[in-house]
Amino acid sequence: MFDLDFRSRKAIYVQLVDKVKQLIIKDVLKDDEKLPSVRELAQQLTINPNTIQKAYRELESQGYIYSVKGKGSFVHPSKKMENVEELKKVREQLKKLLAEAIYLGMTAEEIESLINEVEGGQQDD
Amino acid sequence: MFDLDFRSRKAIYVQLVDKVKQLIIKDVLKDDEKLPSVRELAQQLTINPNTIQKAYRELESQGYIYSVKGKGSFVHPSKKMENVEELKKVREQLKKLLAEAIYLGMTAEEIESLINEVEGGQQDD
DNA sequence: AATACTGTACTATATATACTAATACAGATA
DNA sequence: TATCTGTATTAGTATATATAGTACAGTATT
Repeated sequence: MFDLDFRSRKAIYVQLVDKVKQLIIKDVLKDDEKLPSVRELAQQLTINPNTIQKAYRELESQGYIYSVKGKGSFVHPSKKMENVEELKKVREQLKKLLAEAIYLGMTAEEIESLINEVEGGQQDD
Repeated sequence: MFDLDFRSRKAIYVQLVDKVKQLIIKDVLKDDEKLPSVRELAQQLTINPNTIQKAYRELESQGYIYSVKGKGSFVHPSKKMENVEELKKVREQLKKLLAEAIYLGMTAEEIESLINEVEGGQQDD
């Protein structure tokens, strides 16, 4: 379910955070759906449980999942505009990235078609 | 000219790469303008010349500057659509970030107004 | 030619971060 | 009780980052 690249210079827990976020955003993981347990996923991916926990902690702090001791970790139902802090960060990142894209030659039209593509949801990488 | 945050968990050379890119994108640094020399900038920022060199090497590999032994490092004149590899990366990043922004509640209209804002250039952070 | 700038390369070292490992505790569930 | 969950702590190792020192090559000025 979550395929990682161990040769990547990107930290494993960061890759995992990104993957889960993508799956939630694309609605592959539905609201309140249970994620694999820390130990189960660690065994599946043959990595340390602590690394999974670190990823889950990060996802929780960003508001994408919630965890309940003894029960598990679940997808946080998306209430739009709720996670103001995260939205602020993303807007700043977006501004920089848009400037870079335009500098490199992307047109506003191209970007808008990207938006449309993404708005539909369920597209893959 | 390049103010850094030493308390940040972001690597110094990464911060420097971002800063220079932003200045080039915003046309604060003009085509073929000479950047401070490795040693000069190192002294200014009170960091090691090797760290500056690492940032410059990265900027060169991304096509933002070019360096000439014995002369210095200069802003690479932007030929749009030339740096295909970099553009590809940016497009992928943009796609992910757009999906995230929309998930968090940004509307297409908001994003388009961001594009307009950025297209004008010379805006600051 | 001499000097003083440039970029670039290399080795060594210190520190921070990322990851692994093992263990323990607390809550939920059957 | 037994077994599943998340969570916390401590320790050791590997990698990334930054510093330090030195050296070499090309350019420009005198």
